[in-house]
Amino acid sequence: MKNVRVRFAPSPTGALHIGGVRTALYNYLFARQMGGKFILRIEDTDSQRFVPGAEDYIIKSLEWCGITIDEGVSVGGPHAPYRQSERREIYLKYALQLVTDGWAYYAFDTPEELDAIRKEQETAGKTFSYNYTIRQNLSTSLKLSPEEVQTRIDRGDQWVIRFKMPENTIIKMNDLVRGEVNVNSSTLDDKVLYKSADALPTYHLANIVDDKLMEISHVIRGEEWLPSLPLHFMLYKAFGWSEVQPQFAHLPLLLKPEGNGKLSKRDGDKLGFPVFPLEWTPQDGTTSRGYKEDGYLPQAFLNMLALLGWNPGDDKEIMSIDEMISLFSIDKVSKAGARFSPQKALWFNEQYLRALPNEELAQLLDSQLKTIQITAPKEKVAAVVELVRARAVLIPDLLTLAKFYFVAPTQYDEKVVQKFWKNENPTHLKNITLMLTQIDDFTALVLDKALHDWIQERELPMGQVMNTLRLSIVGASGGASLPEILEIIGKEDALQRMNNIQTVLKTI
RNA sequence: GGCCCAUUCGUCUAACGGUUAGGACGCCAGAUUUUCAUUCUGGAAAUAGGAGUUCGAUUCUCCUAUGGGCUACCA
Repeated sequence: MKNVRVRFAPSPTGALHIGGVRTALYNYLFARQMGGKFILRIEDTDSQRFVPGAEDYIIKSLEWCGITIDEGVSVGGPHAPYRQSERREIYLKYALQLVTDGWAYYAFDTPEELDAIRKEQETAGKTFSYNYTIRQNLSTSLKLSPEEVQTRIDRGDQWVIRFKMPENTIIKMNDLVRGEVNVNSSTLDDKVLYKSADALPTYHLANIVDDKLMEISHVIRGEEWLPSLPLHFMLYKAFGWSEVQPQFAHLPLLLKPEGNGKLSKRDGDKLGFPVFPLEWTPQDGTTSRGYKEDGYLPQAFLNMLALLGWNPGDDKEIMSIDEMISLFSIDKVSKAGARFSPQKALWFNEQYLRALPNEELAQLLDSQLKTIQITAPKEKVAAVVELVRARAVLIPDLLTLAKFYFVAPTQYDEKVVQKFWKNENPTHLKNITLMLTQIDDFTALVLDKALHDWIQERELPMGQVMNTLRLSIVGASGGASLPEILEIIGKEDALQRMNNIQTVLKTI
């Protein structure tokens, strides 16, 4: 096989969403596995929809994911520039060549004229298609005389170059995930290849020309491109590049978690999960959440995405990026769209978070603590993390779960108060406070025995008493075993908390 | 409407044409526990429907249904 060169070619019209990240990931995995190159090309041929900051966002997102770019806008390379707007002078030549060779033609219809025809046809119950049935009758270089065409161009009339899609020929295509696909060219229309208005090509032309020039070996992209594959095949043929054209793989789409249709930004807002890798604030100032900011680990995020539309062929689910690189295979990519599951995303993160060594977790907790102005000794943070790690799903959970180890509760969970702060429980707590005052060896083992003995000697209900104690220390139910908590916060703090609750809740 | 793609538990998915149709998420139950989790054990849950081909179809073919994508001088 020739050298593998794949590209991720987003258009900077907004934030990259997780479907795009997955496409980038599959390209990346494939490139790494084959020892090939992963190229980032920016397809900004639509000057109307260009969004400032989008390109930077895309690069930052890939960076966070750990998807490294071999060639592209941010790093350069032998085929620079990698931004299509900076390659604009390349494309006209190719468009013109197609006209010369009879594969394309000039069209002078204005968008307004076309709209009018479209509407007219629609009301007549027909669907308008700019194709072989009509191109001779519209203002095209097929109808107009060469002189007329020339004068129109010279005079500055706006024109486009359209591909002259042949009539009634079967276009046979091959897709790495879908196998053979055939389409009759009569069902296709004459797509615009180049527009004089902004002197830019459309996606189709730029894409084919750049893939050829950049020696792309495999085009791995979303299924939404499958309908334009026949055009792309024809374009390669028209240029005489069929022999060297890339192989294609069209990936199944990412679908909404519930309801119909493909995943969109709105779903995230509505169902409460991020659709973007990083937080994104467009011009209108409405910020959308990102996986990074929500507290996902990039490896977990990638692992989760990788399995949406691909699997290694066995039951393996947790895979490092290196494992994915060696296991990835285009023929194991599934054909049907995959519904995105926010719940499974959480599960992946949970797995990755818990697999982290204690020191790393402690570091994460430490930086979380700093955000609320708490600095604590390393040993204490490490000890707390040990107790808290089995309960955390997202990084910020660490702080939520661990906070009470560092600061005494100032308020008490109402439900828990109602359940335990009654009857003799406050009195028992008072007595336990006295008992604990006597203990100097304030360690979990000693405390555990002392507490159990004390409760059993008095034949008191274990749950009632322990949970009342817990309420005073934690401010709620939940958390690690009480003796361990007590040991970590220490005698002084513990006794203070036990006294504190008496004054705060006295009135009840 | 037209064209294209797809269809296995609720979801992600596995299964040389021969399996009690497997795993994971989620859900339910039980065990453990002073609480919440963790952990462990168990459970419910699927081949869209109909025709063929075949000794035998989740697997191959066709039809139907359903879902998805595209149908711009967007990508």
